[in-house]
Amino acid sequence: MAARSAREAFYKHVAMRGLRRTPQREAILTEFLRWERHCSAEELYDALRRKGQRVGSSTVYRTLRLLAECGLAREVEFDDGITRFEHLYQHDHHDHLVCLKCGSLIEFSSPTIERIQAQVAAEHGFEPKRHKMEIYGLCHHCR
Amino acid sequence: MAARSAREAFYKHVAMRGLRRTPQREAILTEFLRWERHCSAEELYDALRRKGQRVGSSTVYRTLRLLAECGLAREVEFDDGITRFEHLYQHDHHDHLVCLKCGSLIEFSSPTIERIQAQVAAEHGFEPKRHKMEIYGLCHHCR
DNA sequence: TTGCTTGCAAAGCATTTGCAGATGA
DNA sequence: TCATCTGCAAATGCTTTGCAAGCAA
Repeated sequence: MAARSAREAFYKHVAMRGLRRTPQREAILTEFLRWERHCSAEELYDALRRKGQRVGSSTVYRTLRLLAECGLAREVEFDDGITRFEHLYQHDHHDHLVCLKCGSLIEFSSPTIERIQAQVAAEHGFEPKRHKMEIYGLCHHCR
Repeated sequence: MAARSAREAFYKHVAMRGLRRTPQREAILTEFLRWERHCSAEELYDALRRKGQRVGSSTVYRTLRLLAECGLAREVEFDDGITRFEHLYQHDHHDHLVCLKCGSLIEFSSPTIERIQAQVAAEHGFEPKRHKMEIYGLCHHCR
């Protein structure tokens, strides 16, 4: 399944850059892949500690950045000042609905948004690389 | 012009909440209204100090928050961890193109985006309040 | 051996807050 | 008068960095 090839892609990147395979990176990668959706460095760190893994929080931050650099993870920032990461390996681009009350996240994707991106960018002589869209409101539980 | 009524709206709000009119708030409001587009608390603070105004940075932060509360300003956050504010008084909602190289910002608005917001939200039983869209890429100068 | 890694503690940064003195209404 | 304001310094909270010891290759 995907977890295996994501792991391979990571170590390929690691090897190519002359970096090393370590138990900490292994543990963090495993935990990250197990995670359902978005997670912050702190959440990952706490989860690892709870499982008895001995990793430092700096290593979690560093490894998450490494994952983003090799294209396995994407940084997402909502309006709360916390950087979260989500899987990117074989995942399609998507945007988010953010509940203002309970903080829950729903992913969505819309081809129309991609079209708008191209169109708006063209109108302004802009070369689009990526976009980000968030809709803030109330989820169906909180309404 | 708009500056006068924005000022009136601000002091109306200030009076209604039992707050006071002070030289610092006056100076910060004036500088903010003079600002072309987005500005951070630090930029505003520096500009005021350069002009010889004696205001503390906490007051700038506090006043900017006040402006946002009374609907004159809107907080915007891009991916650099700095909170910026932009005029909201008699300005239409818009989204942003952000240049990854020089950091320049272009505003745009698209009725299609508003339509997507409504549609996507409806599909997920979500009640939309506001949205945020940013397209990151290269501006025509930096391409 | 060699230089990448790690964990800790300290540093960084933007922002917020506590507080005593100042001040607008 | 008196509650709101202000500026300062200290505190926050997330994240990064310096460094000496540890470890993969």
